[in-house]
Amino acid sequence: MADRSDTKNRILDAALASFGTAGFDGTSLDDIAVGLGLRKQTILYHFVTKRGLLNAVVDRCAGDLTRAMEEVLAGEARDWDRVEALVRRVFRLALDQPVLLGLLREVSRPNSPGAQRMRANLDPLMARARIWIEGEMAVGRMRRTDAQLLLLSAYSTVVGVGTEIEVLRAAGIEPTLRTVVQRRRELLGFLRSSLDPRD
Amino acid sequence: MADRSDTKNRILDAALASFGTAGFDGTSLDDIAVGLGLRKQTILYHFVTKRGLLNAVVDRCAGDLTRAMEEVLAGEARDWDRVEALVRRVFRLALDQPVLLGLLREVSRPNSPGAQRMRANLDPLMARARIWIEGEMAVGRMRRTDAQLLLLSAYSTVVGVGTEIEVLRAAGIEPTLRTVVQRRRELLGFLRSSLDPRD
DNA sequence: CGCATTCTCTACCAAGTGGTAAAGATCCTG
DNA sequence: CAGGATCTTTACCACTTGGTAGAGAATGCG
Repeated sequence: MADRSDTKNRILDAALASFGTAGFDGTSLDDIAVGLGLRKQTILYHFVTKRGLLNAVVDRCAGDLTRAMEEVLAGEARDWDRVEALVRRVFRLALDQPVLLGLLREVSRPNSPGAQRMRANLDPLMARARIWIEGEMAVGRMRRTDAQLLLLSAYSTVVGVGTEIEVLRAAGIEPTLRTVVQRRRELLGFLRSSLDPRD
Repeated sequence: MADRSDTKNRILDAALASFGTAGFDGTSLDDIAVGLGLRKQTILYHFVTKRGLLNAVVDRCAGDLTRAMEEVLAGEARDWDRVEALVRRVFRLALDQPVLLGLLREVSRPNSPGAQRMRANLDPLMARARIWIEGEMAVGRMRRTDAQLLLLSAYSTVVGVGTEIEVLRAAGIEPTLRTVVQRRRELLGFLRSSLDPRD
């Protein structure tokens, strides 16, 4: 039955879009269902509860993010080049899939349902990154600094890109690639000034 | 009856805190009322509808923000010093009243009720700032660039500070002044590189 | 075919939502 | 004290919400 994963994915797509724009509380299962031409009970069949749907959406997004970064980590870029490659990869993902930024911002809110799960999902990735960076520091290929703080700042910068895009759009400015590229440059500048020993 | 403005302000305080953390949709009038030890009908008496309450909250916050900036504009700082003074003043406001950042982020969301009203409230301030900057550009005291884009980027950076603080807190790091100061330094650096002709 | 699995549907419900109507309080003023 | 204005309350309502129960389709397999 090829329909199964198809319906499930269609629901996930719609839920991601709605959670990211209207928020979790601002989304009703009926809204999603009607938008897809089915009944909300179908959604509950696949995900049991609304919270379960959110969890599935969070898991998928965290998976996308993790996969994108694994891709770079499996590549041949090293040292500072690897940092730059990671940033570029994440920004590319954000541009390809803007709704992802909306969800990230939603779950970055205090008291947000999903926040804990997203964090749990990204924890291994963060820990891995931190260990790598600290290793590089230890051998002098990166300058010494608080690795975790650095990573979280980078994370919130990426999330902020989503906010900025929406702010611009609300002000009637259709965001161009330029504004995003600028943010990326700033983030790279921040990371370079924190990490690059050649600086 | 001195109670009137008092009760009203207490409701506004509680609503600001709740809208900023749980979001508009995630807040029920009952929640607010119970937290204040009164009935939700009291809230509705003062603000007629939930939406009216949001509007009042947005208006007050926009007023705080505007007043803070007027304060600087009435001061004696000029040229680049004025830009720096404005940034410092806004960051100080954000530190004094962190809940304000929560609301700003809430209304910076697409489809957010209140987004339009916040924008309408801040529009005059933004227009005034743009005109001033463009004037400075015209006489060569600032470098030429897209003033509105600059302002909106600065705005979203400030909003991003709120997100970052919450991300850090969620990760178990109690945000220190240091992280906020760093963001301020970055924003000033961005503005300087965009505007300062001495650069 | 018969049967079981997988999926989607209709029907319904308990709880919570924002909001209305109106009765009391509390206070100021003539 | 009487009466009006301001404020807070109780009682109630229409509606939406997430969720349950169970009946039908559709598909795969013996």
